[in-house]
Amino acid sequence: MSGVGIKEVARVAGVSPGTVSNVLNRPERVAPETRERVRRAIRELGFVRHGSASTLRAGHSRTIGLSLMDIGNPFFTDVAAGAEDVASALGYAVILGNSGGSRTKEEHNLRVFAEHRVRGVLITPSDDDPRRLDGLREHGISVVLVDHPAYRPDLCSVSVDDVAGGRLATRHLLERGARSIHHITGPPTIRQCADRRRGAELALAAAGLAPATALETVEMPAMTARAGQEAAERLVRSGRLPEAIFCANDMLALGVLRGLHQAGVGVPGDVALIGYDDIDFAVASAVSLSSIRQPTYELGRIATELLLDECGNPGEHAHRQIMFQPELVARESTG
Amino acid sequence: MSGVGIKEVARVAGVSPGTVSNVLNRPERVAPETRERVRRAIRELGFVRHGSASTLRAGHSRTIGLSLMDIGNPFFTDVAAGAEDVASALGYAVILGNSGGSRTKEEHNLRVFAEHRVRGVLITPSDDDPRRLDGLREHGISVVLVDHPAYRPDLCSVSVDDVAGGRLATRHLLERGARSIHHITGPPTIRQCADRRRGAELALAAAGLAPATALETVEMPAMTARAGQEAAERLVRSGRLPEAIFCANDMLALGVLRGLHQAGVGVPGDVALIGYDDIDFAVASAVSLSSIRQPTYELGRIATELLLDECGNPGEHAHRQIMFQPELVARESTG
DNA sequence: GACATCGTGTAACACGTTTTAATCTATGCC
DNA sequence: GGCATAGATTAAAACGTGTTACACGATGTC
Repeated sequence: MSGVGIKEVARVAGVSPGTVSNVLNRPERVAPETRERVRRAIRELGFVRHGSASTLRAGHSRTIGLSLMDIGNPFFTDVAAGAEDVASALGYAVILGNSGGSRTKEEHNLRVFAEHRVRGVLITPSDDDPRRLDGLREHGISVVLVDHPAYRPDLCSVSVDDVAGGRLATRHLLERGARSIHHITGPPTIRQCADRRRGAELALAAAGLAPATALETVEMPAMTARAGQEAAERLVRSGRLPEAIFCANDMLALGVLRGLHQAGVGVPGDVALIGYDDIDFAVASAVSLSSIRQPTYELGRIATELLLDECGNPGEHAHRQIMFQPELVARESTG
Repeated sequence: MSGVGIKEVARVAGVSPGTVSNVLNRPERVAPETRERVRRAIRELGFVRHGSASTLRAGHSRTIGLSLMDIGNPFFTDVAAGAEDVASALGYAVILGNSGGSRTKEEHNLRVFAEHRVRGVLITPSDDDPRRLDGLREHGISVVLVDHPAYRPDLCSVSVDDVAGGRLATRHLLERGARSIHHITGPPTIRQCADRRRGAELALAAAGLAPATALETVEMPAMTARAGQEAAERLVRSGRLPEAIFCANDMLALGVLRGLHQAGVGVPGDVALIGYDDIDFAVASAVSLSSIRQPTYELGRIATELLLDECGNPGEHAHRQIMFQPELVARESTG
């Protein structure tokens, strides 16, 4: 197809292939005059380097893998945007894999990454099992955990303190005067859900309330707007409206908001509502949603920087487990 | 690092490297017994094929490039999800590039794709200039346009009829009794905006109304919720509220909805409102948003199928320009 | 029993680049 | 002028796989 390779360039420029390679990779080693001559030939011929040949010989690629739990959730999309920006700026390509929370698909992604000999992998893991990652590291592929703390010192991770976030949200509701709180969340196997709930319980205990009676938890199978609306409808039907609702997720919260609205329940008049993630749509809804903000884009950005640092300085790289503190954003839905 | 290659596998299985390669690529050519022996060795050694070496020798990779205009917009995210699902199922990896509407970044993406010798490229182009694509095709890389009709018969494309969509939305507003309509849109250089506006004008003309007087168009620099809210605030301040508003985008519409709500303007009581794209959040907002639905996920899915068909059967592949018809989704915001 | 045929497996080269060690040229120094 | 030195360039050997042409038995046929 293309046909024009490094040696065709060399022929036209009147140098050897090795010199062309040097122009490409260590321009300082070649005399300015020849350098320019080679560059001109490259331009004239429309030469583009064959990445695979380069990777094969050099032993490492300029590619990273990104395995996300749910590409449909704005939270993860923001992470992806941050990662892509940094990677792209540093000359790295990003291979995208959507795991959808499935272990099988996640393993598939990692296998694909391994075949491509990516330089490193960014992953929002679907569970706590770290064995899969060791397979990658045996191949010399660095791994950084995103939105999940690394429980071992030989791994980088970038995450947000979800216990603190849960506490923040609940304390806010308590300060607005609520004494009975409903917590609508997802499957308890998801670490984020478990941590946020635990934060809520801690906040109640700190206020002298017994979590067992003051907090009623509803676990939905999915963390989508549809699930949230269903939870709200069930709540209204039961007739036992709480003073406040804490959703583990803005998607759930937006669904709850809509469910309550349709039933004629006023927010924040009748019920106070707070979500989690502070996605862009939280502020755009008709009653703007109070939420817990996480530095989402930063998560992706910093994770990528850590990853590429680990790849670039394998010797002196110090593994870091970074944990951000979330932030309360009070809006209309909590008065 | 890894160290275990095809010939180590061959040694353990007691065959030649060529046979291992055959087990990997044309299993039917090797006797069942040897095949199993080789497979066992592969499992035992944890061998994973070196994709770059494979690509280099075979002359083509199992990778496609995906260049998106805005990964933050749920519309494009859905497209990406559809593309990733199909590609992954067929054993292809997806390299992600976010162009953000910038020509420079788009060119950067295409260059990266070319270096990686991707098998094909999916692109939501930021403008009508097709020359960049020819560069790729000279390298034997197929291209499929997404959300943009191909104006040439030698290119596949998958898009949605935006003129029809604009007409649909406007006709719906007219049927609800509106006679003066505001159209809030983005930069007119964006094809989608231009087409949707043109559809609106056609609908007015068909109803015997002069577009020049019955349709007032407001062009915002961005198509975000923030821009929509600003447009609504300006509208309220001007005191000249129209009977209906047609936004070129759900993000804009959600912003408008919030702006009107805060100013005490009732939707749909005082003003009817319709958006475009039918993103998930349209139904989740407190007053559910009427919108124009596009088969977003399908767009990504079918584009990928076309692309991989073109790669697989270069000879008999017939280029197709597929255009879907959008669909009206009437909800609360238009009464 | 000789010969063609078929099914399996092999040996060796090729893919396009990077890299190492070696070669060449020019310059400075005694 | 000879020699050492440094800088610029080159030749050639990899990297790990796919593929082509071919060798090897075994089987079937006349």
